[in-house]
Amino acid sequence: MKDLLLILKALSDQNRLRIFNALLRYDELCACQIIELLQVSGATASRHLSLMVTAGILKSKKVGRWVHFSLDGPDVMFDPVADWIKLKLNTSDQIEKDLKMLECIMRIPCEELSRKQREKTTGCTTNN
Amino acid sequence: MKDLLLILKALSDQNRLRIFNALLRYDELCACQIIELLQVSGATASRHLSLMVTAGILKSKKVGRWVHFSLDGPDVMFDPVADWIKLKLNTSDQIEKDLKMLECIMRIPCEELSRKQREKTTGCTTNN
DNA sequence: AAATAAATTAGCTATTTAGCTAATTATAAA
DNA sequence: TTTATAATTAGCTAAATAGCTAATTTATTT
Repeated sequence: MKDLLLILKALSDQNRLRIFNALLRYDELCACQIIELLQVSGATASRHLSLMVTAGILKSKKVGRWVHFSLDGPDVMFDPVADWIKLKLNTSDQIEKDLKMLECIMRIPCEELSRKQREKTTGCTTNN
Repeated sequence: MKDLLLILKALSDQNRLRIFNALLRYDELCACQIIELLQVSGATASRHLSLMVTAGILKSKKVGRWVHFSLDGPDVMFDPVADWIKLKLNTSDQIEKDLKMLECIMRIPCEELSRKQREKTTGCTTNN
C-alpha cells in the first residue's frame, strides 16, 4: 500500500503530470529542460523529479554536469496505466501547450538553455 | 487534466484506498459500514466518500435514512487501472486486516452497527 | 406533529506540501 | 588547482488537506 500511495501521490500534481507526459513523448530529458517546460525554479523542479524517482516512476542518470531523466520501465507503472493517463491527458489545453513548448525546447542545446535561464533571458516562453 | 487530477488525488490517501478496495470486494456498502471499517468519525468518512463521488470513482444512492456507495462503472476508471490497484494492494497488511474486518461488518445489520457506533460500544474492533 | 437518527456541512486545528531563495555538492573547464 | 556551473538540499512561507466536534439537513418512527 505504501508503494502504491507513493506512486499515486507522485502523479497527483499538475506539474508532475506534465513531467510524466513530457517523458512519454521524449524518452529522455535533462533537468534544465524540465525547468524550462514548467517555468519554475530549479529547486522546485528538482524536488518534483526526486519525488517521482523515489516513487519508482522515473530513473535518473548523471551525464557530466547534467542529469537525464526517463520513465523507469513498466515494472512499476505497467503499460495500461500509462495508456490510461495518456488518454485522459490528451484533451488538456495545458498538455497541448506543453507539446509545442517541448518542440522548441528540443531544438535548443542544454548549454544554451541553461545559459539563458542563468541570465533570465527568454528561452521558449515567447514563441511558446 | 483537471478530471484526471481529481481521480488521482481521490486515490492518493490510505483511507480512500481502503474504501476503494472494500468496494472492489463488496459491491455496495453504506456509510455506517465504511465508518466501522476505517474507525473514523462519520464526518471524516463522509468527506472521503464525497471526494470520491466528486471524482467519479463512486456513486451513492439514498436508501431511506442510509446512503449506499458503490464503484461508478468502468467509464471513469477503466478496468486495467482497477486491476493494477488491486494487484498492488494485495500484499498489504492493512488490506488483509480490512478483509477480515469486512467479513465481521457484513454479518451485522446496519441498524445494529449504527446503534453500537452511537453508544460507542465495540462493533468489529475486538474480534477484528 | 414531535422526536429520533443517519449523513452531511461548518468551523476549527495540526500536518503536509508546493513554491521560493540561499547554501551546498559535484563535475567540468580554465 | 581555482573558478564556474548544473543540480540538490536546507530553510522558510503560504496554501491545501485530514482529522475532530458541533450544527444542520433529511428522512423515519412514534
